[in-house]
Parts: sequence; structure tokens; C-alpha cells
Amino acid sequence: MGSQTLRQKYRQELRRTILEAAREAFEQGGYESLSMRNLAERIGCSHGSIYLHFKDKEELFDCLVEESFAGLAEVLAALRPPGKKIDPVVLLRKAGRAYVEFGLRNPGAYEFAFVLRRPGAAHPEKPHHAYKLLRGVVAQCIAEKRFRRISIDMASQVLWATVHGITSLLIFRPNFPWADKKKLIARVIDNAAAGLLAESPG
Amino acid sequence: MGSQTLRQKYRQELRRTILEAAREAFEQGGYESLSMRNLAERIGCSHGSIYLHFKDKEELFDCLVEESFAGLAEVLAALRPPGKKIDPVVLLRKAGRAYVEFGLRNPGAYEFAFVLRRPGAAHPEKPHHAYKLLRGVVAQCIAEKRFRRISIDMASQVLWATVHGITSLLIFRPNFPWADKKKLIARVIDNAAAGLLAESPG
DNA sequence: AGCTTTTTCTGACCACTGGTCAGTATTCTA
DNA sequence: TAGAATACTGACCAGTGGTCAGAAAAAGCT
Repeated sequence: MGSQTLRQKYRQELRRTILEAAREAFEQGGYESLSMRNLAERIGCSHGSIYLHFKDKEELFDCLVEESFAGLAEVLAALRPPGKKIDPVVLLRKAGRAYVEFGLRNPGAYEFAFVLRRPGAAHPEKPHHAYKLLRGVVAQCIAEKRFRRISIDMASQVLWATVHGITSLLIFRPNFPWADKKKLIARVIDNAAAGLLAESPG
Repeated sequence: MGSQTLRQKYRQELRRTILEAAREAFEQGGYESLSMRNLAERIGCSHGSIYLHFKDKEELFDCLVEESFAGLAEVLAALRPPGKKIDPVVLLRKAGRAYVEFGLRNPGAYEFAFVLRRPGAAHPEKPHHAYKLLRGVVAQCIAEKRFRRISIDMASQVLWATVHGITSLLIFRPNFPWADKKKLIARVIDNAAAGLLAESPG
């Protein structure tokens, strides 16, 4: 037990070291920018060793993405104040801002999750956790008649497309002469939400 | 003269052959998927020859992107019926649909133009032609008081972000369980435009 | 015609990539 | 301490983008 623990402890430590070094480099220049050899050199082991912990580059970055997105899901879930009932439309706007902010803070993970083409994969691609959370709030908006008649998925996808648009443009075209970025983000989100609202009563 | 012409004719022909073969391959799997060697093999020349016509891979694909986007600009410009005055908001919606359609038809060019990270470039990135066209129509919407008070660039960027969002998601996540794609595109665009409108008079 | 210059083109070469694997070094077990 | 299990290295593979000396071909000139 204790003996095995020592070995496994080292193993876990190296795994974390790899992940952290990878995250750092990876968030700078994106997926293609970092090589396994380069990564190994930073850590101080042979590049072969990395493959003892991760099947390939994709799996390594998949791990990072998963970690990052667990963080996003947490952030989104925490937006709903416990106990208090919150206007779902307000919640949606808050979630939108949190989503964009997350993307800008984790551009590498964002790129990998939503932008990178996976050469092999023709898999049907299940909706991710964040999408399900979004869908839940949208369902509430529709159930409470805050939204006009529209299907849950249609509304959710309209909103996702919108926040993804501003997020990815700000990540990948950072040197474009943007108007004030904060205001722009807010405008984009408000705009998308407003369009889905039911005619204001009265 | 005539002698030089013969040589240059061959040269131009090869150039076009390269571009066309590149476009075909490139539109399938994106920038990273195609190698210069592979390309040369398809054409039937050594990969070194390609560098006689294009400085590097980036320049080659830059040419393709330019060609594609010239096409987009044409399509957008042609939307305005000659002579007739057209409601600028209607025009905007039409342009939005044309933009998305263009992206879906030229995913490779779209990827290169708006998504790929250029490792070297920290250049300020001038707005492209299509953006300027968009800006013109938006300016008209504002001048004619069809839009609420908002700066031209802010409104233009809100619209661009929106159409980019749906375009890039449909390109890069084609296997997501989308609602009806056509309707979704229309909803996204209408939604964005609606949010910018002035309160309906009366 | 020939001879020379200019242009086109090839294939070997460079440093790099992701990934594998036989052989070695280390650690655990008994 | 001997033997089994694990961790690790570094050479190796096929591929990448890009370069360049030298071969081949075309053009210009007398």
C-alpha cells in the first residue's frame, strides 16, 4: 500500500506537472503551437515519457479542456443564487457574460472545444454540459412565457451561436479595431436576449 | 515578346493549377490537413516547384482567401438591386444570409480568414472589404433612424459577431444536433437585426 | 546553325513534428 | 537478495514546411 503509494504519488505528480506546463504553453499559442518535445523539455523528461501518461497529444489536451470546462460549468451553476428565485432572462444575460469571459480566459481550451477540426472524428458530438445548462434556463424562460413561441433548442442555439460569435472573434482576431470590448460583449448578449423576448406586455 | 509570352503562359497555367488543386483539398479539411508535398504530388510536380510560385504555404492560401473573399464582396455588392431603393434593414438581413452561406460554401477560406491563428502576425489587422460594406449599410440604417442610437462600428460589430457565430459553429461543429439549420440561420440573423431596431414608431 | 544567358525545375537536404518501442534503470514484492 | 513489475530513455519512423546546388529547358544573340 504505502509502497505503491510512493510510486503512484510520483506518477500523479508528473501527470500534474505535464498538465500544468501544457496548459500554460497551450493557452498562449493554441493547439498547434506547442510540440510534445518542447513540452517535455520544459518539464525535464523525454518526450516519450509523456506518452506514458497520455495516449497522444489529443488526449492530453482533452484533459485540459475537460478541466477548464468543469470550471465553466461551475461558474455557470454558481450564477444561480441559492434559495432566491431569479429572473431567468437576467440569469441568461449573466451566463452569457460569464461564457464569453471564460472563453477569453481560456482561449486554448475554447479553441480546442469549439473550433479545432478533429481530423478523425465524424462522431455525432453530444451536447456538452454548458449547453445543457443553457438549455435548462431557456426552458424556464419559455415555460414562464418570457420568450416568444420558439422551441427550446432553437432558442438555445441562437443564444449559443451569438455568444460564440463574439467570443471567438475576440480570441482569434484580437488585433481588429474593436469598439469598446466590454460594451460590445454586453450589447451582443443583450441584443440576442432581447430578440427572443415575448412582446412586452401592455 | 511572343516568346516570353509562351513561358509566362505556362507559368500562369501552373499557378492556376496549383491554386485550384489547393482550393479543392483545402476546402475539404482546412489549412492543416493539406501538405505542400501532397499538393505537389496531385499536381504532378516536385514540392519545390510550388515555392517558385508562392513564397510559402501561408501566401498560397492567402491567395485563395483573397479570391474567395472577392467573390463574397461581389455577392454582397450584387444584393443591392441597381436603381431601386431598398430598405437597408432588409438588405442587412439578406447580406447576413449571404455571408453565412458563403462561409458554409468556403469553409477553408473562412477558417483561414477569421479563425486561424497566425503565429507571426501581431499586425493591427485592417477591416476587410466585407466589413466595410456591412458598415456602409449599417450607417444607412442609422442615418435613416431605422436603428436605435448606437455607433456605426458598435452596431456593425454586433452584427458581424452574430453571423460569424452561427457560421463558424456550423462549419466546425457540423455534427452537433442542430435544430433545422436554415431556420436557425434565419432566426439568428433576424434576432440580431431586431435588437438594433428603433422602437417601432407609434 | 551554334553558344550564352536566363528561367524553370528537381531531388537531396535541414530542422522540425507526433508517435513507437526495444532496451535499460528503477522500484516494489516475496 | 532475487525476481517481477513498472518507469523511463533515446534511437528510430514517417511525415511536415522550407531551402538550395545543380540539372534541364527555353530564350536571346551572333
